[in-house]
Amino acid sequence: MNQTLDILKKNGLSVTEGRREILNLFIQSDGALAHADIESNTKISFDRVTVYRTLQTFVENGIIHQIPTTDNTILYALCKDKCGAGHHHDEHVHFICNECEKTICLDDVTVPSVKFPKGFHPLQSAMVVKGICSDCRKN
Amino acid sequence: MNQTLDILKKNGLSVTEGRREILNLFIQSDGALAHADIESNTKISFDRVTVYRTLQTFVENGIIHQIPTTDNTILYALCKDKCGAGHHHDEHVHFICNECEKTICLDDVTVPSVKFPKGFHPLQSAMVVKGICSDCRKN
DNA sequence: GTATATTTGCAATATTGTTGCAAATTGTTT
DNA sequence: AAACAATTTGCAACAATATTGCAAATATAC
Ligand SMILES: [Mn+2]
Ligand SMILES: [Mn+2]
Ligand SMILES: [Zn+2]
Ligand SMILES: [Zn+2]
Repeated sequence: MNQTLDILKKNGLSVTEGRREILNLFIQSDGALAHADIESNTKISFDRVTVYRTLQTFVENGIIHQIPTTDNTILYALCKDKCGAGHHHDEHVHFICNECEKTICLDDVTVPSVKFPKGFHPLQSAMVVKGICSDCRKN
Repeated sequence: MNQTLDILKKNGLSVTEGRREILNLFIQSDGALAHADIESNTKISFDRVTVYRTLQTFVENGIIHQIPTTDNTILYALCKDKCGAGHHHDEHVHFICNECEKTICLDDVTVPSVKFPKGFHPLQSAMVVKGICSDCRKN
């Protein structure tokens, strides 16, 4: 059984062509994807609405997580196993390369905890770092 | 001379009614503002285009900075003095309250530095934390 | 294979963002 | 303070992005 099918079934989602293709895109991609990337990179072309709904379903089920950006865009990337419906635990650092424009999940770099002023009760942290990625550094 | 005028002049921007009102909104507001907040909270109503252009000008001049979000929105908040045209230094933590929905600049909480894998060259960091703010904790 | 539940695409609508250009406003010069 | 030059604004037209209801298509359960 392949990974895509595996993930969908594990989450009790019915297996449709759209979900298979879109999830595949994420598995194959080395960086995060925006809605637009998905619309333009699927072989079969799905309705824009289907893409929205599929992304939403995937987020709700802990299959992908969102990465905040500063350009009226949301980026999405695969979660690791520990996430599930209503339970995201993607507290790793995200790196946006100014050169190749890719956004990479640094799964092994944990968002450090910080000390908050009295009364603040943190629940989820996100960290996004811009710079030059290791690939672009070499070239 | 009031603060609003002061900031505009310091940056060599001509003083117009729109810029004055919008900058005032930021100075008076206790949280970050989205484009929509600005459009609906100015007494005089400015054209949507003017708001876009004003925000852009303010960002370019280091008067306000952007805060990334995960909902196809950009939040804006006042910079401290050290920022200028092409030079942002807003590496503080941003706190989004799940209760009151406000986004607050924790100007005194610096984004901690993290150790990156070999080859990654970080330039700018942003950190956004969701949780319960101190005001909402009390009530 | 049929029944039931879920998902999809379409269409209509709403919201958000961009561009060119003429009119209005601002800062500068006399 | 009037005239000038430079900048900013609003409008209009357009483009891109997002949301909703609903009927047809598809997927799973039986
Ligand atoms: Mn990630
Ligand atoms: Mn801030
Ligand atoms: Zn790169
Ligand atoms: Zn709050």
